[in-house]
Parts: sequence; structure tokens; C-alpha cells
Amino acid sequence: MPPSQEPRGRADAPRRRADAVRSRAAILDAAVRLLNTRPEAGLQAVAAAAGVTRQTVYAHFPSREHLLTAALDRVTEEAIAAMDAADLDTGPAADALLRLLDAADRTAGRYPVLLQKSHALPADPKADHERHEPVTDRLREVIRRGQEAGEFDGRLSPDWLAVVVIRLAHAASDEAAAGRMPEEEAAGALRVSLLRVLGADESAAARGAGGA
Amino acid sequence: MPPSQEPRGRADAPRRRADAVRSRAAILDAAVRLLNTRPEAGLQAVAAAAGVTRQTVYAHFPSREHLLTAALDRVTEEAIAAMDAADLDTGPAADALLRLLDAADRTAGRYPVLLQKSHALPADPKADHERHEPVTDRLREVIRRGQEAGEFDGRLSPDWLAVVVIRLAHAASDEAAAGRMPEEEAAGALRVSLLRVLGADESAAARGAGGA
DNA sequence: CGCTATCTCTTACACGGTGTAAGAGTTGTA
DNA sequence: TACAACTCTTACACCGTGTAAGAGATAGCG
Repeated sequence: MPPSQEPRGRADAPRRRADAVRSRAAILDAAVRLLNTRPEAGLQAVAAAAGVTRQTVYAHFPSREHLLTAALDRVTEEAIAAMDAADLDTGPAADALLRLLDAADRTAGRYPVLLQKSHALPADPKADHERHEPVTDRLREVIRRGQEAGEFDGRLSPDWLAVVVIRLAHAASDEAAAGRMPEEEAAGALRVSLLRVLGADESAAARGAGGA
Repeated sequence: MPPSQEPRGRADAPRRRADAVRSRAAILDAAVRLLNTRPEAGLQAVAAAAGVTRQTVYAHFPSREHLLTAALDRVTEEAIAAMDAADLDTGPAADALLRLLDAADRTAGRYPVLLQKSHALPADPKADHERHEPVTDRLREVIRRGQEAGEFDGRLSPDWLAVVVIRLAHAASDEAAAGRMPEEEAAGALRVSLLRVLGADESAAARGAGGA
């Protein structure tokens, strides 16, 4: 994953110094790490964890909320990269969808607390939705492909079905995390539920049963 | 809805005064009203809206979180009452389920912001889950009844299906609220999705199509 | 009606987090 | 080396939470 933000093509940008990028990265890093285990931590603590003063944090991020947003963007990028690594245009759409969920879950599973509070705190739900767009885009495409191939039923729109898939995946994940369902049972219930709501015949379920 | 908390059978309770209950109710009332439109409002503001001092608030609720919890309990009670008013043991389970969702949605729709932040802020998800138990209980029962009558498929557990129903209902509600789907389309998509995941044949969907 | 326990109000303080500000010191880079 | 960029130190104002004590008001009892 390339840092992807230093040589900002902008000609009017007054050229950022090397230690500035280093500081920014350290802060963002500390924020992700610390806020994941203690979401209510103050900027003081974040700064300390980054080996930096609180004022330096404010030098890079105008407010707590901005820092939060940047941290979430970082995690989202990671998830997107993981998703792109699992080639979604290959094989049956049902399998691709399960691979997609697996990739997303593996990344998201690394930041449980942070993600938990993410769609809660951010004040305006619009930014949250936009952040997730790249994720739902890929999901939508897989669903659309499955519908066109006759693998999924086409009466419900890919947009709605993408939302449904995400919600159900979260539901299964939450139930398992809360200990109300064994991990394995949750995965199975999720798979069956998804295939049903997608209108796929259940033979597809048997094929995918090998995965955890 | 009876107040249901004054003559607390407890003999050791030193008898609460009338203005105390009045204050408590006013505070709770103001909290629900105010926090619903401005969730970040301080206790100062809540107290003012209740016509009371901040200290009086602390006399009734030891902390902000306790007040929040009490306010959510109040709303939950209201939702439960609405659900019990729609007799769920009558008629086809699919219809009962839609009535149940309608009742819940009508109540929850009155407190959009409050409910939005509710499952976010509460720090520990356990209390949140317990609060919703009475709701999921009723939902589970309807699902179980439908399964036993052969109306729904029985391969997925009522526990999981209850969770699924709630999540999908929230999804449809959110999509409509965010303007990403017309209200009517969201309701339709929800109905079809629910019946599919419940394993009900789609003839039931046509019957319920009259409701908004 | 009057007494008393209860409740409310006023005032005050401590603490922590957020955000702003200015100046001195340090470090990267031309 | 010299300048610009960056960081650090120190300091302040503001707001929300939570605690504390005492004076004042009121409900409910006999």
C-alpha cells in the first residue's frame, strides 16, 4: 500500500517537509491503535502515544473529529485493498461474494472497537456513507454480475441487496462476537440467509460450505 | 400506560414525595424531547427544558449515562406497548410480523435521532441488548409460530431470524430516511426480502401489499 | 394547622477535554 | 549557511461533568 499522499500534484502546495509527514503518519497510526482499544481517549493520550505534543496534533488536524475521520479513512483504504486482492470478477458470483465478505471481515476484525464507534459518533451520516461507497460499489458489482448470469434473482435492486448483505454480515459478526451464537453457526446462518435473500438456489450453499 | 413505579412494593422505601415524581418525570420527558433533536445537549440544557436546576437532575440520576438509559427505557416501554396493541397471535404469522414491524416503526419513528445514537453511545452493548429483549421476544414468538405452522421454513433458528428481521427493518428505514430509496420502494423491498429469508412462499407477499 | 422530612435551589469548587494563541527552539532543505 | 517549516513550551478561555454544603420551599403527616 503506497502512502499515496506526499507528492500532491498541487503546484500551489508549499512543499511539505519530511518530518511533517512522519509526524502526521505517527499521529494517525497512534490514533488508530489507541482509539481502537479506548475510543474515549483524549487527544492528549493520542499525542503521547505518537511521541508528540498535543499542539502538534492540532497542527495537523484542526479538530478531534477531523482526526477521527482521517483514521477511519485509513482503515477503509486497508479494507478496500484487501477486497481488491480477492479477484471478484472470477468464478461464480456467490463465491466471489463470500470471498468479498471474508476479506472485509478480516480487515474490519482488526479494528473492532474503532469500527463499532465509527458509524455512531460521526455526527453526520453522509460522510460515513460516502466513506463506504467504494465498498458497496464492489459489492453491488458482484451482485449485478450474479443477477445477469441468472445466478441470483433479479427482482430486487443491487443497491438494496448490497445494503442487505452488509447488514446481515454485521449481524452475524455481532452475534458471534457477543457470544450469542458460535462462530461457525453464525457463518452458516449468514450464508444461508444471504443466498435466500439473493434468490440463489441452495445448491450454491453446499459448494461454499468448505470455508470457515 | 400506567406509570408503574410509584408504589414499589419495597417496604424499606421511605416513600417518595409527589413533587419528586413530578420532577423526575419532567426531567425524563425533557431528556427524551431534547436529546432527540440535539443528542449532544448538556445536562444544563436538559434541566432548563424540564424547568429544573442541573443539581436536581443529579438528585434523580447519578450521571448522564444513567439519565440516557432511563430515557431509552421510557421509549422502549412505549414501543412495547404499541406492539402489544397489535395482537400478534392472530392470523397468518407473516401478517402478524408486518403488523409488529409497523407498530415498532411507528413508535421508533417518533424518536429518530435518539434511537440513532442509542445503540452507539451506551458504552456497553450488553445493556442495550437486554433493553431490546422484550422486543425480540415477541418477534421470536411470531417467527416460531410461523415455522410451526409450516408458513416459514424451519431450518434457521428463530433467534437468528429475529435478529435478521430487525436489521433489515432498520436498513430499509435508514435507506428511506437518507433519501436513497423512496419510502414505498423501501417498504416493498423489505417485505420481499423478509419473506425470502424466512423461507415463506411469495404468495404471502401479494396479500400484504395493501399496507403502506 | 403546624411540624418535619423531603425536595429543590443557590452557590461554589475540582477536574478533564477541547480549541486558540504566541514565542522560542529545532530541524529539514535549498 | 540561512531560511522556511516544523515542533515544543507555556498559557489561557470555555464548556461539560460530577461533588459538596447550606439555605429555602413544599408536601404530607399527625
